[in-house]
Amino acid sequence: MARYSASEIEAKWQEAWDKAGIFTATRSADKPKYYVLEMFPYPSGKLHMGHVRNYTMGDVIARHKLATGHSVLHPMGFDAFGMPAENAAMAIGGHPKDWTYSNIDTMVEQMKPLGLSLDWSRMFATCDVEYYGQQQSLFLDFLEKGLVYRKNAVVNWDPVDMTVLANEQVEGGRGWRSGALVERRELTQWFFKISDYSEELLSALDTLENWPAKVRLMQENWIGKSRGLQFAFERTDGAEPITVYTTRPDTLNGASFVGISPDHPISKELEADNPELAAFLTECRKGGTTEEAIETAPKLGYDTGIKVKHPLNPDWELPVWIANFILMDYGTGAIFACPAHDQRDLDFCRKYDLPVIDTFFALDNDTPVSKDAFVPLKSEKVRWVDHFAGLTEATGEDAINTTIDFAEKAGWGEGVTKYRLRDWGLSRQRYWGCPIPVVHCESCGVVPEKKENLPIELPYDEDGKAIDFSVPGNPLDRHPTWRDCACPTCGAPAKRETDTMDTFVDSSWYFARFTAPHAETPTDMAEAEYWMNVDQYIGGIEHAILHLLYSRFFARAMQITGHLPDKAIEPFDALFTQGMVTHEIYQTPGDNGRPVYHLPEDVTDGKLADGTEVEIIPSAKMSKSKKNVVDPVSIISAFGADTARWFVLSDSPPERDVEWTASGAEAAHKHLNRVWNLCDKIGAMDVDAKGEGDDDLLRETHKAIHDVTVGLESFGFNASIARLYGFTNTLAKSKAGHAAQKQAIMTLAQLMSPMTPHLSEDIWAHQGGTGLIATAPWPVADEAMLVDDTVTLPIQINGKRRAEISVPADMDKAEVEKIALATHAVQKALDGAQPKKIIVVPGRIVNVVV
RNA sequence: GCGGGCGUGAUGGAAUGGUAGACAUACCAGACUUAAAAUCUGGAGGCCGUAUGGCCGUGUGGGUUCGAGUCCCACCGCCCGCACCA
Repeated sequence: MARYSASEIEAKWQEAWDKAGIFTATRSADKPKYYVLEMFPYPSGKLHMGHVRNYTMGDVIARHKLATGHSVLHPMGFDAFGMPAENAAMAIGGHPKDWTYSNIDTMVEQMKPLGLSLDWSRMFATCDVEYYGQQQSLFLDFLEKGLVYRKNAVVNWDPVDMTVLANEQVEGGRGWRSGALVERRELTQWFFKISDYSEELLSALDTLENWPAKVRLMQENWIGKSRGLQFAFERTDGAEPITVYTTRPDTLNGASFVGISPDHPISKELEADNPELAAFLTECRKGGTTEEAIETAPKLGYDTGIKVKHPLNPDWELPVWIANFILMDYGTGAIFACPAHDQRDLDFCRKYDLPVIDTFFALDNDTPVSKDAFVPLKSEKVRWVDHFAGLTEATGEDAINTTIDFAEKAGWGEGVTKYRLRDWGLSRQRYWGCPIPVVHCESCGVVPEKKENLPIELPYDEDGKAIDFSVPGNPLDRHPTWRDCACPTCGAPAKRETDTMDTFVDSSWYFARFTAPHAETPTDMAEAEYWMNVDQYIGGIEHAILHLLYSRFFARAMQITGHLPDKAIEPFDALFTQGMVTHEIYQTPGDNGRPVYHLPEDVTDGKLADGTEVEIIPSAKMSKSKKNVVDPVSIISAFGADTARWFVLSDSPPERDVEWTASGAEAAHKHLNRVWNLCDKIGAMDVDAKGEGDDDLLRETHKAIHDVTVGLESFGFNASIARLYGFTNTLAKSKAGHAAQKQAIMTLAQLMSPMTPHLSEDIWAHQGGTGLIATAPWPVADEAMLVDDTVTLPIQINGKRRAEISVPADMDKAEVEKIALATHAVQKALDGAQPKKIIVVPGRIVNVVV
């Protein structure tokens, strides 16, 4: 056996797997199925370490399931529509489609050497017309069931990307991709009725036991359920009453004014013939929405002159103000302000000199509110000044419920439940996305395209020349002929919708498409029935809300439209969110105070090639601009895929970030080398030679099987790897005979095979294993071998470890007690006295209390 | 502001309430070598001691327990998510 050459054996075994077709997913009547999925990548054109870590984790699970007799589905595809392709076309010319497919080719080339157990026959990209054509078909079905609708709405407009963004895609007032300050515009747009499913999406979170609690909580907060009172204020001028929503109805007696949003219908009505107000509203709408802007934004108000009557006292009149901090999107867009018990209201009232009325005090304090509003926890008991429902002392919670009952009985209000979740706007004014299959006809209006006319394909060029991406805006709008079509209803000449779908639509059902990627319909129910749900989904925490919430909605919508079975209503049985791969950042001072970054390969022992010392910044997410990127391709060519796979799984728990270090990668490689040499050594042993400790090695082998398997089945990959290091050390020191050592190395190869599949295959072959290790049955630990005959028990005196004894594992407590008492340390501590108490935990510990 | 998480050697990190620091990196010593690398062997939480050994030790302070890194309370620090949501 020669030296360990990763490049040689990796290519060899990848070919062998390919030839044997062992990763092709096939339905089987007699095997349990297992569907493992990693969040598919955007084809940026470059594989990064984050991908390697993500796919390796999925691969470890897929390979382990294959070896434990499952029928495994482990597919890969590309989330291929989106802005970067169009941006690239704008920046460097060319066509988004060419750019995207060339990137996909490159990434597949980079992925294949990793030796992932993927069923490549199922691969697709969301920009394949076979895929987005089916998506258009889904859209039409959703439309028919009322799951999609069109409305005029104030939307988030990204002025850089020149497109609309969903609320979920606005982060801190900026576009999630462009980072541009989002503006507000009123446009007619398509929306998914996700808000109809607020309660359903919320309550079903409880069934997702194998999702991280953090993700469930984030979704819960995002859906934002609240209970409160809704009621109307009568206007003194007799016009339409103003409906408000409040979660603190118990503070109604502290009402100071009624506030409405700058986007409230009344604001808009008044704006028409009031230039001063119009200017004020413009100012409000422009207001930046960055965190700093919100924190420091002054409370702005405008007195409309309108007066309303307090529902409990018709003589009590409240002024109606337009206030910049009231959102039209939440509740009714109108509130009553209680400055004594809300800081925001208080700030506003102090500024505009409106009354502040205390409605309750702390039990031990009756100081009127001055600078800070008194906002106790809802569970805290407080004392009411004069509560209309007759309360004197009660918690906020009780007071709220009492008030809602009171209002409902009196007939002036009702308890309602509100959600923060709003409908998902899906229209995007872009070229590189799935065209929305509807037609605008002058006589028939907006008409869905006929299914037989699908797919509505994106035009590749116009009049034989590539579409022009050099000007901003939507190229579909500018295309000379693409919009022209016949009205599906009346046949008259009509125009296509030029908006395309949000790319999050593409990723909301790809997992279902993988079960039948070539079907003539969006899914094949028989295949979906067999393969769904995804048993294990793995991806980044950054998709905790957007992608995962949308997918949950889509699964419901697809179930309603007959594209998924009932059981797939929650499509991901288990979710795992993995951490990032990080690296130190190396920098030297540059001109005008800006640091100059250096690539890891240019730095040795903290110095550049010319001897300049670099400053080392602690580990951070790998990013091109900080130059702290390690390219998987160069790692694979230097050490091999097995080393990269082994290293990204070792050291850190999978859910946490792992720091890439050159020494760590080298250590991983050294270890694989060591295992290879061990295999070599055992192969050269005298077959008949007797050794010592065969039984001990066998025992250790079974313990390793047990521990490593437990780790693999519970996302304890780092623990499994640590255990494998330990077992390798044991084997290396063993003096056992050939048979025992051979069994140990073959088992070691099997236990390592999900992580280092190529090396494992090679060892298996060298030791004369049957068939491929990838499909060899996973070893099973013999329970009897896991228990030692004798155990070492620590002896504690008053909880401090003082001695240890070695006793047979099955010795009864009384015997153990006797031996423990006889130890020198215990005798010394007792000094002739009787112990107060002795605790014997069998197989664990003995504690003597003196 | 609201919600959640985390604080363990020089470093990444292990530890169903039961011997804290597994495993690995970095480090130190030794073997092999002319030498280095590679490889192999060994050491190592801190303090005291030649040593048997002793004391201290999981952010800080308290509590529960025979026994606490782990459970409870308060505080300090860091990280993440949401946020003018009525």
